[in-house]
Amino acid sequence: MRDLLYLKDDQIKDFIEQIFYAYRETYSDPRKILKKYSLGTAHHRAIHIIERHKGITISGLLNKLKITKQSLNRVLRDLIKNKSVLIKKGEIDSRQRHIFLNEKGQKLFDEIFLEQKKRIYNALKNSDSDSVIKFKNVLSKIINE
Amino acid sequence: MRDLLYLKDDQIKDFIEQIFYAYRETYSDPRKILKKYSLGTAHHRAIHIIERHKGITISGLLNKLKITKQSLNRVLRDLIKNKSVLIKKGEIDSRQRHIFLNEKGQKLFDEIFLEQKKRIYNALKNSDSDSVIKFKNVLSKIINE
DNA sequence: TAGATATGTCAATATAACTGACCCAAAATA
DNA sequence: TATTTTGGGTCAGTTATATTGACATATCTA
Repeated sequence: MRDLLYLKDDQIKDFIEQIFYAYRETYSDPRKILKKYSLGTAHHRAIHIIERHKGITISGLLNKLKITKQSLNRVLRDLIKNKSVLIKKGEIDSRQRHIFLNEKGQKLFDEIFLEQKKRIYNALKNSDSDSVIKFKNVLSKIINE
Repeated sequence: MRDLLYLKDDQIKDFIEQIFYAYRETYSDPRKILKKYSLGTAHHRAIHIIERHKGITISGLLNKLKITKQSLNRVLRDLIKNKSVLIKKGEIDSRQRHIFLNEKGQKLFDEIFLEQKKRIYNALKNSDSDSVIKFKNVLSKIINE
């Protein structure tokens, strides 16, 4: 039987620490921009998911963010007031709401992303494509465990 | 020139989303245990770093957690009251404080880790060692960008 | 029509962070 | 030695983000 060196506790502890740093750094980069618009990371996470899943419903967004609807409500209220987000009634099921970024919201996302992208871009450009694929795979496994 | 498919914006956006999920899931697993001891994720992150960097100073811990000393103070106060953490004056520089987990703190860490470990362990055991090495490398590059 | 579902909202509270202003003791340095 | 810097502690107030719990409304489904 092979010795799974990389499954040793110390290695796993390192990963847990590194995942925290990676998340924190990745999401702290665009804070200055968010502040300019009086928004926080909670708004950022919502905007990001809405951009990646255009027309997502409220419950879809809740499932991704894993927060309560009361929390999401505050965030969406701000984004609607801000005119970054547009809500459309469902055509098939009119109880549902479909959430979109409008033009202003898309511009805001682009500005945030341009800043946030740098860190990831630079990390990936200094990695070979095999590393990137494997990084993605392990990350997916962690999420879907 | 090779086409860096994996550097396309959509791919980078996916990574940003995945890093959020990975962090959130990894740190939400041990919430039940923390609650049992009336602690939160802020305490958990501190305990984790103290365990990995035994004898770390206050400023060392501040640099890793990237929070204000007022915030750290609350966390440490709870952990000291809880008798999980031990503070020793520096021998060389007596202004410094060195932070350790005592026996109770180590037991608490072990209990938390046993729970938190599962997700990472299962993800890694279903990956080959090359994937794990490359995952680690890309993660490091993201952090040190 | 009865129940389930999707969403919205009020109110109170918890957690974790922040800013800003001070303080002390010890170390480093001019 | 006198002065400045560093490491750490603390008080007070505020902000950001989340929670629990209760309840309301419209719409869909069986």
